[in-house]
Amino acid sequence: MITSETVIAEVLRKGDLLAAACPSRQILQHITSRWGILILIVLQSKTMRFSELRRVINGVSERMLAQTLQCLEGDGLINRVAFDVVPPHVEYSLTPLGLEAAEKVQVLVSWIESNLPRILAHQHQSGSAG
Amino acid sequence: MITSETVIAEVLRKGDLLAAACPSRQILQHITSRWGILILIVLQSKTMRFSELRRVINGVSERMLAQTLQCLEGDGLINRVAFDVVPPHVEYSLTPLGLEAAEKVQVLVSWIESNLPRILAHQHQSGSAG
DNA sequence: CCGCATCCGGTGCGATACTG
DNA sequence: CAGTATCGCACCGGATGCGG
Repeated sequence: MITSETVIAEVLRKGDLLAAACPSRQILQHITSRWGILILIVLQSKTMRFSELRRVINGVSERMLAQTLQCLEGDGLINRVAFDVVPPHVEYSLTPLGLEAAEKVQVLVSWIESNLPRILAHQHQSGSAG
Repeated sequence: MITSETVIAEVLRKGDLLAAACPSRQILQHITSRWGILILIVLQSKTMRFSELRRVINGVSERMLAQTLQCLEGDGLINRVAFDVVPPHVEYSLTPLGLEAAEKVQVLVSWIESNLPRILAHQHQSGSAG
């Protein structure tokens, strides 16, 4: 039989995500960071250059783009290839690992986009729970 | 004739996530916020009180917990029920909408936990092969 | 001209004290 | 026990410089 405590124990066993110092939490924050999500999403379609990423991801600053890319590269999710030419040419793409992560993120994003009307409707209801 | 509306429509078709001002981006940031994810995860198992959430989600401050809960409540993902008793008793639970979101988040989290060894391996690899 | 590191100013986060 | 106001600090974003 499955009880609530069983479920909680299950969650805890599966990975102590709830422990502040656990590595999963760190990786999770990288992937789900404000720009990390968008980077993973857009890189699913194709390899992109730095400025191209800046263009498609509206609102990202150069600083944060570079920083987030480095972060994801450090986690092995993104591949960075720099060509020694003028002007500088750097291409970013997803590693197989990154592609898997991007797919999971895409599921969440697609759900949000599909259910956006429902969410916005709830926002207007302002607490008429029944 | 190409108008700005045409361009915007183009972006919307691909998924308006890339537009900085789109509502999806806002909701996405709420759900994938540092503590929002963990709140959704733990509330999957059962209804919890404020202090209980603080206890299970290691590292969250009172301020951010309250703030994130209000944010998710505003999006219709979380249900807040306050009992008018002393001492105060407030219960938080997922709405049906929130449960769906939590399931999508859980997919990503589970993937990260399952593939943590692979990710950590990549982290060590990087840098050596410049 | 492209990629990105750096300095500077504003804003959100974290810890504490306090209210009911 | 649940939640808010306050202060200090890290972090984010913009402009600039560098190097080819």
